[in-house]
Amino acid sequence: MKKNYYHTHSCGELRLKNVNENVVISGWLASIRKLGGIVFCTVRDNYGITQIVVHDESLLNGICKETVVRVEGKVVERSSKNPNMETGDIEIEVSKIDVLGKCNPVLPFEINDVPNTKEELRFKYRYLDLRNPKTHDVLKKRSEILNYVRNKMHDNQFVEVQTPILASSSPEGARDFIVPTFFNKGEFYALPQAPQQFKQLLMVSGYEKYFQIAPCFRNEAARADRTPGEFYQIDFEMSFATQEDIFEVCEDLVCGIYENFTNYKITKAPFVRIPYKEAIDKYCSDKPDLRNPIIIHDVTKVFENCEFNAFKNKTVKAMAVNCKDKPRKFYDELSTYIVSYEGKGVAWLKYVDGQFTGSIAKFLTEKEKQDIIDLVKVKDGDSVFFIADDKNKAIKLSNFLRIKLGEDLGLIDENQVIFCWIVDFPFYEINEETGKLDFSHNPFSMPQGGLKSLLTKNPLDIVAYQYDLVCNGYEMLSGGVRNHDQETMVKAFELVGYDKSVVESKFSALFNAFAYGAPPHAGGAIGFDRMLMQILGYDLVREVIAFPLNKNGRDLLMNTPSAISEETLKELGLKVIKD
RNA sequence: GGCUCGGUAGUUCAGUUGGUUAGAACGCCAGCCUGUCACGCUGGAGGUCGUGGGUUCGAGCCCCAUUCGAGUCGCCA
Repeated sequence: MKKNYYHTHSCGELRLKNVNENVVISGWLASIRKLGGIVFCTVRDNYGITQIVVHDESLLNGICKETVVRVEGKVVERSSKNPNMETGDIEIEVSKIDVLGKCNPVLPFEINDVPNTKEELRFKYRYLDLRNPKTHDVLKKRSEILNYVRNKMHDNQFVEVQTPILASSSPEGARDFIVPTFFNKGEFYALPQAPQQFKQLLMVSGYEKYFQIAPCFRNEAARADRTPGEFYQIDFEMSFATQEDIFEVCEDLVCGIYENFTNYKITKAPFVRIPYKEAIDKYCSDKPDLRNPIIIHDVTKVFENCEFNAFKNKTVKAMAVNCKDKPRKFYDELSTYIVSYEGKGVAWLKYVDGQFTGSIAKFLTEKEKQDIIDLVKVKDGDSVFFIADDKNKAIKLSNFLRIKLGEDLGLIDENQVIFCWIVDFPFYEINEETGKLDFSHNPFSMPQGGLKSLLTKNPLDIVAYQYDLVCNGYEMLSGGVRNHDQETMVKAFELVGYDKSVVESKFSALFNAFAYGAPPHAGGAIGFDRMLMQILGYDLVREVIAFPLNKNGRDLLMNTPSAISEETLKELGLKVIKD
């Protein structure tokens, strides 16, 4: 702490060794306790909290909590120490108090250690909310972790490059944020959804290893784990690198972060690799929470010729889990839950002492029962849950049911973090709306087998060098080995019905660059806000952002977004149409 | 855009079947209190029950509309 008029020490550093020193501290009055003839206050700053003792109550005239004060006094040993306070052995005997910043005595909410106020109000007064020691520390921790990431990346020879914010509209993915200007009327910038093309161009420029703590913008709706509008990614790309090289770098970075900044039990590198298809088969999800031990099994075949209408001609998924202590109500509530996602409900069986009972037991033949035991690996005492629907819906609902069972039965170890790589994503899929072939994930990624696969294989059998890092059910990172070959790119787009001219115009920069010597390259991006949310143990990503937007994309503090004047609109050549 | 939940004092909430003057805790204000640290004690102020309609002798409570917030589905390659 640099000494100046405002302080000789911070509010977090005075100890017994400072007794008898004359000191000055400045900060916010966190509490005032008047005992009559003696007053105890605490003063809080960025670094901690220190008690001051005032014998002349008049020094505090007109001063209320959260006033910013400058305090002069002498450090003394306390007669009654507070072991819960880092500075609890001492206090400052005050000789002078100056008000540096007045405060309204009635606050919108109390500044407690843990916020106890509805989010709406906290974010409207975010500057007060961030005084709460717990919220305050979040941004400090965010800064420390960013610093760790930067150092780690620099240690590994990554070059940090800042790519444009005012960029061009991306033809793929989410909706763009559009930015008009007065000097090019009728034309618009788009805020980047990711620095994808720029970083690939940097590979063509020979930077070999690039990274950026990159702001990304997506004009899409919010969720608890997804901010609307903007978020940050640890974006990186490497030339002359294979998928395994990327995994190694990421595992090192991610393990380092979790080991240094959390107390979670984490999985050690190398993380398990799960092919996409296997993930869908076993977990009905491409982002499975592996802390949840439940495995899903496909039992469609068992019921191919069954008499039970609900299962007839349906995809049927089943999972077994021990919940024999649960009452009938538990099963009914699961069904209600699935119905709330437009499912038909949950069928279930109990298997006790070699006998099936439950909602559908009477419909099953002995062979069907035995097949279920074998396929679903049913153990005595288990209950078996069934989802029957068309294929995609059965998968979706089974995923929900697996998650719900895991939570309700307490199968999730909250102190554990399990990472896995989901690999071999399909390159193409059939678009449900159009019925036509479409890219399933990322048109920039390299199909495994390259051009030869595109020429010879059934497109739906082609998998891409495309991967996600998944952690406790969250997608933490997404990336791929990129397609850096013009001919392969043209062919890849041709299969979904775009001819060469479309590729040339849609991705002209990248496409042209690949004509001038592009190295093979691969990379990815870690969702930084989401990772931080998990590291700090929050369920809401807004908690780890300094000034978050609410779910409707509004900033209640700054009153953003807001209308602009007719004059400005005219200058930009815009007309607002209200519906 | 759909569905679910919510909006009552500065804050967090309670409010029975529709029935007198809408309550509690914390905070605020005043007084008392010399070792508190969630200080304690006594007293006080503080409310357009989100907004607008409706039903009713009577609405915080019932009905309709609307608005704001949260969760979720769609969406987010």
